[in-house]
Amino acid sequence: MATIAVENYLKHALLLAERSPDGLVPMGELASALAVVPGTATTMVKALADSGLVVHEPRRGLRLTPEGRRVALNVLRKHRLVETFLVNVLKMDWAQVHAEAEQLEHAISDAVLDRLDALLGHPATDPHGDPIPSVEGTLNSAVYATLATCATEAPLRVVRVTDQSADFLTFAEAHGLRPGTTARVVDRNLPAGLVTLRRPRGKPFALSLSAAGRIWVEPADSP
Amino acid sequence: MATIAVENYLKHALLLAERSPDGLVPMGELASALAVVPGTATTMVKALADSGLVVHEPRRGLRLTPEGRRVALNVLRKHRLVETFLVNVLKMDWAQVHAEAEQLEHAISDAVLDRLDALLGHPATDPHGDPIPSVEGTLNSAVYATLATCATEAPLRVVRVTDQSADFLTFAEAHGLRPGTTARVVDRNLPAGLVTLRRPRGKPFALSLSAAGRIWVEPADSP
DNA sequence: GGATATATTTTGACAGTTCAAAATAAATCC
DNA sequence: GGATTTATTTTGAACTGTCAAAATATATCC
Ligand SMILES: [Mn+2]
Ligand SMILES: [Mn+2]
Ligand SMILES: [Mn+2]
Ligand SMILES: [Mn+2]
Repeated sequence: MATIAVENYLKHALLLAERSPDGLVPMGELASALAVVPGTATTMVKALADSGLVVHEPRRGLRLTPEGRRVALNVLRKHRLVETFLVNVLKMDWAQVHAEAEQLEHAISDAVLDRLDALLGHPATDPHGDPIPSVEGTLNSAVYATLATCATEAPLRVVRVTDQSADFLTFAEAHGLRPGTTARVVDRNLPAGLVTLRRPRGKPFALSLSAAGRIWVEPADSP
Repeated sequence: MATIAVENYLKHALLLAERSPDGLVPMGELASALAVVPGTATTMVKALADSGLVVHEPRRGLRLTPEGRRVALNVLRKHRLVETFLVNVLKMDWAQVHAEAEQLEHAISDAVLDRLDALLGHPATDPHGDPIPSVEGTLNSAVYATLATCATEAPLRVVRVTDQSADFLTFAEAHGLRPGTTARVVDRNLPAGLVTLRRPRGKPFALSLSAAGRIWVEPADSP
């Protein structure tokens, strides 16, 4: 069985690989995602390569093998279903559940996973809008516009918040920016780096372009 | 924070200490409960003693300190609440949940534990009838009669099954011997080492004295 | 009470995961 | 295109948790 460390390396490698067109993950990015020094990542990646879970291309980065990807998707599925359980059933704060799931993802068996999935009604996304990998190992990688890039004035629906930090999630929640909620961009001032939003029946408020870029949206029908 | 290994050592030390009048746990018992060789247990107990979690009495055994007992009770509480959740909410087989809880007990935070406890309605015992330690750190250590020792003919209620092995639990369940169910001892043949039971509207069946000793019962009012 | 059996401890080793710091390769910049 | 910056790898060490096997202490049995 994969150890907790191995599962963490593979899961983070998958998340980084998804955001890179060729699937090559630079060693430094993996190291900082895992909060280890670069030398540690090199050592571990060589061990993972020996186990056939990744391919190491020295000085260039690493790639998941199909087996490594399979393990990583299973861990990610556990992570996101656990988050969904903690929010939907235990009514925990969506800002806290990431840290909880970081541990629980390694302790849940596939049997428990299946039951949780059924209890939750086979959800497609977690509380942050992150897609939940299917049992068969497919991962919805649809890309949306963000509050930093979308059209202004038109009504929008939040679909995903791509920042797991508790501070950012608490800020987003305080302004009603959860997946499913609606809003409009009333102004975007590039020189100032500011986006101004308005929620239905709410006061306008501003956030930075960089923060806006972490909130994914789609056009909403109702205003 | 205590590591997974430390939590396992402390939890098993607590369980063994509860079954010994003076609270002294022999090294060999701890080692075999944890499935490690005796030398490993000695090494680890010395490390635990350095951390102030146990007192090591060389060649005699070990004792939990108040702090060690506090940690152990918290782990045991997690274990038993998780088992209760898996059976009551996820509808898992009571024979499987021990193995699951063995992992989950180390991954659940106190925050999740509290929510789980509330969701389950603050249960006093787990699916096997094992008492759940309270948040304040008290553990009900009531001792009952067993099917090997109780009065014959009188109606009984099963209160606890003190064997976590899947085989035994599956056997017990197949004969309707779960906490809350009722039965009568119709015969006890000491030379043969057999106890014969009868459940309401069921056929009589036999089990060994040693197996009977693992099923705790109390007098039931209704027959 | 001395021989023998049993329980415990000690010693030396190993696997896995990590860091600090030095070495090296690759990329970037005049 | 040679110097400098940046990313990666290597080296040496530490820590945790484990085992095998030898050493030692304690208990038990004539
Ligand atoms: Mn994790
Ligand atoms: Mn999430
Ligand atoms: Mn455990
Ligand atoms: Mn139990």
